[in-house]
Amino acid sequence: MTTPATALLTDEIESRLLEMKAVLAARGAAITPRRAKLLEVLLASDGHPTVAEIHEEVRGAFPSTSLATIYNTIELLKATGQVLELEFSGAANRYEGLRPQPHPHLICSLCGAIEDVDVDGLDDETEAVSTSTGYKIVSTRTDYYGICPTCQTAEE
Amino acid sequence: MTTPATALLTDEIESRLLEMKAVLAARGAAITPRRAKLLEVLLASDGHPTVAEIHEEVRGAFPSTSLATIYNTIELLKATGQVLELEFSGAANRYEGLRPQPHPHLICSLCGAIEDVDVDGLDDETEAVSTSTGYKIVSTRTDYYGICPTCQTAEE
DNA sequence: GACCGCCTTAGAACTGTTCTAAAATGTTAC
DNA sequence: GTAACATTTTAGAACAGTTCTAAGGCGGTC
Repeated sequence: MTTPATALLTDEIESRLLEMKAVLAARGAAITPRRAKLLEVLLASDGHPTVAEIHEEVRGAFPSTSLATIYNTIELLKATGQVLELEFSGAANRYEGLRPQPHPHLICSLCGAIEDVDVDGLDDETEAVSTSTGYKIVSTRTDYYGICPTCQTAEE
Repeated sequence: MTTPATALLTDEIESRLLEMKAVLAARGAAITPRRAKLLEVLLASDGHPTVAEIHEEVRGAFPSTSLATIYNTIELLKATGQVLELEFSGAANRYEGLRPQPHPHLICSLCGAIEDVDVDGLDDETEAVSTSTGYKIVSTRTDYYGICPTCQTAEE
């Protein structure tokens, strides 16, 4: 649940990066330099970056990159299940490449931090909802909104 | 879990309506005719209406009502915890007045239906997340996306 | 080296929401 | 009843994030 050491993270990112490229290639999509950079930015970003943030970073390497390219590539990733999209109505959506399967998030209402959180028994719950309602459940979204420890101490 | 009979629903709506008006009055807000109508529309709507849908209905009674009035009044309701806002990034937000406390929803990806669903143990889960992460949790959001029974049969 | 398809760009268009200034309405004190 | 004031409402402009469009660029294939 705590953040892994950097070395571990790097390994995880590395293998995930290869996996993502493989999936894209398998679908016949080119791994252009911009796209490769985008994948790296998406995975290396410590949090859950927005399109604008990704755009900014990719422009560091390829200054002429347009916003549309970021949106297009994200679309491609979504279509292949390679990215988890966290939609927000009042603010920009956020994206997560390391763990593209739906999972709960903790969101600090004060500083805006977004963290992954593991919750036991979610799959069982989803199963129960499915059988009791007859819905064929395809995806879930769970957010916990609150105040993170840092902001709590800062508040005093 | 099934829909209550109309008579019951009407009673529930009636008492909730009084409660909402009381809360608004207690805060010093006027219960103008438009606002009263909006509350009725919000509560009587079988589903989870959008601002545009509420606007349309309120205009039935007060044709000159502007969109801003709906947004303003919803804002007032939010500020007093009288309405649950379901935010959607690609589409209009939806509102629920009968049960303003956060609770899970089932959303059909095909027909767009949104239903309340009861799930056991959510409070315990929230509590567990709070103690394990140190967050002071203020609100939650849980959506199950899938295909409703009607759309499943229609698909065949 | 010509052709073809994918990739990318720049900017316009779109949607839902928020903001702004002014007009309307309601409330209170006298 | 009326003057003064606060609240509510209106119409439309402004705004942010996302999607669309048309045109140009690039890379592979024969």
